[in-house]
Amino acid sequence: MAKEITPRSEDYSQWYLDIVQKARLADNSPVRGCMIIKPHGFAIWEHMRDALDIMFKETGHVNAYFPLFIPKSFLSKEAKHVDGFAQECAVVTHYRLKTIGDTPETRQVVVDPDAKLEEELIVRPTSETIIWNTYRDWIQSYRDLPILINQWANVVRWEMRTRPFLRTAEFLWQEGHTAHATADDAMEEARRMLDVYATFAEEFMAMPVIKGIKTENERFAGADETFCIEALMQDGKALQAGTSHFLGQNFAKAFDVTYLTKENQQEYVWATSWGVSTRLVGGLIMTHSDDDGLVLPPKLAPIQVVIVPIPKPSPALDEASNKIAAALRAKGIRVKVDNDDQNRPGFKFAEYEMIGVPVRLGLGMRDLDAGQVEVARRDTKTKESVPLENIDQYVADLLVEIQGALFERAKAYRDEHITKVDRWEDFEKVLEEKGGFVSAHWDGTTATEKEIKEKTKATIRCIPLDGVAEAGVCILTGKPSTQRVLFARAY
RNA sequence: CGGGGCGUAGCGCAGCCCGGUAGCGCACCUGCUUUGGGAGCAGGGGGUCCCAGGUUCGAAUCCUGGUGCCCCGACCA
Repeated sequence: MAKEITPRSEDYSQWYLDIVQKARLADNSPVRGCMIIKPHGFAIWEHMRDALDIMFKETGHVNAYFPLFIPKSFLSKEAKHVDGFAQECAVVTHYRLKTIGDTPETRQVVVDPDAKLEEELIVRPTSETIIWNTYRDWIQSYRDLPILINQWANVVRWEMRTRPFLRTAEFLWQEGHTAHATADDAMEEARRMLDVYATFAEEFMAMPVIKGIKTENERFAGADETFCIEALMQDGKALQAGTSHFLGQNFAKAFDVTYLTKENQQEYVWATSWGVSTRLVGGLIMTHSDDDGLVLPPKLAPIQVVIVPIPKPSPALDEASNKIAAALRAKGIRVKVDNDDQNRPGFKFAEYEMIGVPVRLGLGMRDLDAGQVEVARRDTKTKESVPLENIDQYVADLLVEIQGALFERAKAYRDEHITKVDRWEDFEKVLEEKGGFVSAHWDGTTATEKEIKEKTKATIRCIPLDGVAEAGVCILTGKPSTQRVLFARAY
């Protein structure tokens, strides 16, 4: 039929694009690299956002909003920061259009050359600069610290190559920006938020992650230390799913943000920033979905349970369906009763599998007469008949089970794809044939890291936080090393 | 920014080589029959053939120049 998805084994990249389109998550837009997030895709993001927002507030943060536009001069105040972002900034140069041409045929709208801005504005690629410019005015004393602010926003990075959710020119994210009196406080904050991200990824997305530290080469532009969570996709490529940065005093110095200590000394403020984006939706897709469509963990599924009357709605089936739905809703479950009488059950089954509804209840007179309902799991594609009595509790338990099963399945795959390697031939071979993370020794130099990338396309995803000290020699140079790092090809 | 591909109905495409009534499938609308894993039949509506110029009696088709998007690389969350 018209809804075929390219199998993963045939073309993983096309499979991903098919899922995005067929599960109605997003469309391409008229603007290159930008996507239209459709209701079903946006609902997933909303559930992510809501869960994260609660976690941020539980850790003491408040939300605020800073402007989309940043004076161009702000970006250049932190030298490394500008180096990192200058290449991909959208710039606003004018503030007015005008119409030229006297006839309908020749009429057109052009940029009014008289409306040139004195200082160009950049569309934020990230908000450190405008926020630290603001913090200068907000911070005088140690009593003003810490400042723990998050914002939900869109940002623009003019990427050369884009893919829906994974890398778009405009994306939605949250960015936390905190200010602290001491380096220890800031470092503790950066680590705390990394933990929040890891907890969210594993408990809500059912996506196992490895917490680690980025190498200097992979560090955020303007950070002293970048922490990250790294996930593994089904094609063996890694995905950076979130980052938390210890910014040191770099932005405080760039924007002259100081505070008076108890001892009446002027000190520069210490900073962190941390963010996750709509990229997580891409990670979610690639962690769980299959050749039949999207597979979603119940906690993030916009519809957790759908009730399909078989073969079509009828008064008796509607009454029974609504009764089940009411009982499920009373347990806080997001349930849809499919009232559509146009499409047949087979069509609906395929459709709900496509969009990733975790549990489907099929209810026909045959079931009703027997006092049971057909329960179908999206993750395992299994079906069974279950008594209608206490079906609400059964389904509630099943959703919990599915959430756990998805995580365990993803974790088993991930763990199977962390390969310890000590010889260069094996290193290349594992990357080429098996994929996944390769755990190997590295001599700690950027030069070696870059050479490995040139040879294999693999980068150091992170130095795992739970790594153990272990003497060894660098996989490429044979120089001494004290700890293994994780290499992978990445998105 | 390099390499490749494609712009024709909402979507997917054929037609182009060899110029002559704008086509097919899906979707959509109407009706009937169906209905426990993507229904069938009949009828119907919908077009700036990417844009501009050129050749021609006549251009979706040939020529020239633009332009947009997609995919693959290098660069990046």
